[in-house]
Amino acid sequence: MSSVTEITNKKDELVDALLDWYDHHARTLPWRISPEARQGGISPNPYHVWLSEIMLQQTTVATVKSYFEKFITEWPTIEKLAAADLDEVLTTWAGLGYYARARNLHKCAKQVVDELNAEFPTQYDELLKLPGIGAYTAAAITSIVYDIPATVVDGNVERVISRVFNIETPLPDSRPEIREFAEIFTPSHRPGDYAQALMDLGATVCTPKSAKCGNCPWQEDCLAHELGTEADLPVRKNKKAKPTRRGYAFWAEYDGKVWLRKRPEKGLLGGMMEVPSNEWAPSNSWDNIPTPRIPIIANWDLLPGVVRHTFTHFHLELKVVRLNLEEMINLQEGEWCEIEKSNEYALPTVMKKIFVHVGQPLLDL
DNA sequence: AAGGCGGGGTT
DNA sequence: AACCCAGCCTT
Repeated sequence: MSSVTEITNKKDELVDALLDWYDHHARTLPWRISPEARQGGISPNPYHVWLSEIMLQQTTVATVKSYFEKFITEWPTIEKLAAADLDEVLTTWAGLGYYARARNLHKCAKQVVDELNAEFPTQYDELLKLPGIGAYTAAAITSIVYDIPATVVDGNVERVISRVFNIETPLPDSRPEIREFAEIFTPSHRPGDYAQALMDLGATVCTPKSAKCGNCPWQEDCLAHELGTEADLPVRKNKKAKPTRRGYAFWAEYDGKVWLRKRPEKGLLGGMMEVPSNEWAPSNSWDNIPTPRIPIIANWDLLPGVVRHTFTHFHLELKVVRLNLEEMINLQEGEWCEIEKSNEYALPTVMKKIFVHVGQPLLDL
């Protein structure tokens, strides 16, 4: 039988086993250098690691890959990114979500270029001061880029540690305890590879569902595996149900152009373009939603069907009103945008769904 | 301390 | 449908 003390006493052995596993199973990722290259004295590109880490916040590797490639193709260096317009950055980020990340990314790039001679700080505390870089990302850059020991705790690490030590306290209350154990393990030798190894283990072996314990280098020392509780860990506090909001969007098209407007810089989809709509009102049914006030005098049709989209904390249903203009009358704020160039606008996914709903094909970038 | 903040893959 | 993801920021 294992115990917490026995596991922590074996930490050096466990770290070695994980690094050995990583040497044989490390995934090849566009922003990553191989364990061999690193041990040959090569360091990863700080710009690449930073960019990838911002994109990977609450986002899977599979989703991030193509966006990462688009960014480094369009902006090969942090100087180029800093020189870009925010609207261009948001356009290239469109579809990746959590758009404050893109705004902070651009702000951080300008700050590093203008104030730090285009070089990222090597120290955790200095990285933490930069916009969009929190405890996780600062530790990730410190360890992965500079191979300086820093304790990386992300969702993967939370899961692995919760299982190894059979922590039954629900998240997020268990975070301090998880961090304590994670800090005990953080090695001074190969801290960068260790951090990536632990996250890779969580992403590919110690998965949320159907963990592949047979492939795990820590199988024999994992309390959850010994107790058979791995499928139940980590425990999370219950989440609130998502309400539904409903509203009407107005598709005003004339001569191949559609009227779009930019959303406020802060808040939901901040700084992104949108098809104008009325209020998204919380409601259990369309019966409670008043018939929309049409923004301009024009013939209009209510298109059949509903555009559905789910955000972090609510479901959205939009009905689309098509305005049949007889001349190119401006609505209120906004601009006429060429529909065929929809990929040149910062359109979030819900707005792309509206394009599809009205029968407009979307062009890929 | 709690809640806002996207979107997609997996089960 | 629910869950979760290489979290951060604001209030």
